[in-house]
Amino acid sequence: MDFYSLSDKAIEHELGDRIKTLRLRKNLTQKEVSAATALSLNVIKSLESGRGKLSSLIAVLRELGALDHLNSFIPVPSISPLQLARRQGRERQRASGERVKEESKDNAEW
Amino acid sequence: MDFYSLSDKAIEHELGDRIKTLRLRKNLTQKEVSAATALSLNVIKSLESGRGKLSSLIAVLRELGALDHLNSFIPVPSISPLQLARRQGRERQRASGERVKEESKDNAEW
DNA sequence: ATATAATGGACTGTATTAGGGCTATAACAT
DNA sequence: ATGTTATAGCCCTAATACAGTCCATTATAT
Repeated sequence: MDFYSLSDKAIEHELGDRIKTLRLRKNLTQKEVSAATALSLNVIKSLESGRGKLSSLIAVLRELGALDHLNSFIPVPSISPLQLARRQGRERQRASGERVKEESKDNAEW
Repeated sequence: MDFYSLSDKAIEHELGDRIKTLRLRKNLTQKEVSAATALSLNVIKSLESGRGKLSSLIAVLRELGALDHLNSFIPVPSISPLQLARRQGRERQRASGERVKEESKDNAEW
């Protein structure tokens, strides 16, 4: 499946469905997951329809034994040795953005 | 890295860091991501510290070209042919929960 | 076929987040 | 070294997720 061809809402829905599938494969009720995570039943319902907070997702995935999926979900990006060499081994901490030339600041009175 | 050994908050922090790393590898500013996603600058900041909504995460990952990671994140769970056979080929739509015996309902007057 | 419970939807208060702005710090380009 | 600006942190208000409850539907076990 190619997520880029889907709308944001479609992706939310898809993720909700997968969470629900994970739960059902363990034959757990929403109520049970709610109790185990100390989240309200509403939150479990919301998650399975693709809405909610990141923290809720983490708690539920832990309960469903699927936290390892989260790890691969946003992988630590691999960097090419070439790029590393170019910046004397340091990772970027800020983006460069755009710099205003000093000249244009002198003429900036209109 | 084993996510199960981390607290929920630690995982949130870790995910935020990874999102930030993804952005910096593309040398994009939070402001640029904000403009591209039509989300406020505050939301971008929040995401990179692990807080926020799922919908925000999806929008940002799309902008960072990392939506494919989301796909592997919660994979469509694979089911064993044995389990399928046991339920005449249908997937479970609800969990079974616990059923109260009829008898205990008759004697339920105290 | 019937009874039971799981689920989705709607509703009300409360807590958290989003949006927008401002300041202080410090990374980066020069 | 210096100037510029990206970023984290705070504020405030509006929007939205949360918690708790109720109801209608229907999958599931009997």
